[in-house]
Amino acid sequence: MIPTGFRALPLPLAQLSLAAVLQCGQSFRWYIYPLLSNAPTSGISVPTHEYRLCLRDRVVCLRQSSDTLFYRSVFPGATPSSRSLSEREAETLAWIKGYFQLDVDLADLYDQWAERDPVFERNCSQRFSGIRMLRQDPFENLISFICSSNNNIARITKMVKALCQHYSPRLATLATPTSSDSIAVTETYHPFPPPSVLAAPDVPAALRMLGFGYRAEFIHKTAKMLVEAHGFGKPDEGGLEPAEKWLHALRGVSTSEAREELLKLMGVGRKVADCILLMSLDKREVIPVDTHVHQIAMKYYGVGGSSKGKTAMSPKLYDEVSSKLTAIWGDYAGWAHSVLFTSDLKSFASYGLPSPSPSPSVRTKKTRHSKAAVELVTPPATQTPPVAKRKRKATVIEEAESVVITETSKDASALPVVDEGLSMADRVKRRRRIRTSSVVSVR
DNA sequence: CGGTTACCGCCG
DNA sequence: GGCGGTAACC
Repeated sequence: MIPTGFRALPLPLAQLSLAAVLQCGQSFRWYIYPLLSNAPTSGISVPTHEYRLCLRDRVVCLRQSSDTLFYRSVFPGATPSSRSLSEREAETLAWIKGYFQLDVDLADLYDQWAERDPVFERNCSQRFSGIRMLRQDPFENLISFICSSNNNIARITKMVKALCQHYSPRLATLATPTSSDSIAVTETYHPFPPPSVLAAPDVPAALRMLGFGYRAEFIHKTAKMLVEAHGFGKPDEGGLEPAEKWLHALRGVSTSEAREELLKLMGVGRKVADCILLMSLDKREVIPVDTHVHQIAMKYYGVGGSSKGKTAMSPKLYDEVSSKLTAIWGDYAGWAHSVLFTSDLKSFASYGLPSPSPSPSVRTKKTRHSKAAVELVTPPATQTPPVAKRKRKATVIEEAESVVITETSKDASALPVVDEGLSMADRVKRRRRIRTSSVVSVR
């Protein structure tokens, strides 16, 4: 049985688990709504949640059962204009296939990882299936992970959504899936703002007010650097600003070259750069090393020092941990790392999955993430609104400018020349130079 | 160069 | 006190 207005895409849970993937700290912009639990239908599984993401021109809505992904998209404006409904749903389906990278057979990868790695086989291969890497928009990914330092999933999610609400015009206002006619609960949906908007002079102060802390300046400076380096001309035919196109083009260059470019941006260190490489720039072998991954590496793989002393994460240590884990898992190491990482979060107990029996040291961290995930599934209507979030009237679907989404530009042309053979120290020096000169040139 | 320290805000 | 870090400073 297909939910009203949805289309069905056959897809086993082993290939994709929305409940896991959309809450494990890759994207922070999905809205998650619990559905009213219907009477237990005999045998067949029924979706328990609806997931929504606001793109440039539409809101994508997803539900999932044990063997099917249900999707539909909602457009602003009263009547579907030029293109037909089926044409637009075809676009949405194409976006889904790209965003979730459904051409990659995840079951195959799990088999390979289990074969290469006993730890993976024992801890993950059965219990945590369907965890795959999203292919996100690079600019959104960049800004989101600048927010991630000294932070947790729940707060990052709040910050990113507040940023969209504040800096992006509302695309649509929709009733939440569970709201009845008498009690209309609505949500406003805003796309992620483009670089030029975040490069405006008043952004740092405003973001401070929104609770971004020291990250406010990072975001502003990074957006400004990108805009000044690549132009703030308005979108091309694909709806992307020059700076966004440039970021997209990093998909076509080598991992090390792309990393060097990212490291020039303010607020982007090695870990954040690696997250972007892995999650939006197609560098699937890259393993971002944070303290949590470091713990896992020491505990399960004897890599990166002993698990007793708390060693600071030096660049040398980072490289050691990252490269050794990449060696273990191979070509798709970054994807495997995501499974390991997610499996170490106890947050999925609430989805009926059996939790592993962890050691005390790891359990501490699980508690924290568990809480984060619980907050995530709370219906937005009951959440404490961000400081600057205004309550809106319960109107339904407003109009807004409509732009065609493109997740397609993949050419690597027009990239700046990157020096090879520089040491890390040289790169840092150069970055400081660029940052300084950038500030000076601001006038 | 490799190691420290402050940083914004929120939570245990 | 400490967090899924980074920039700035010895």
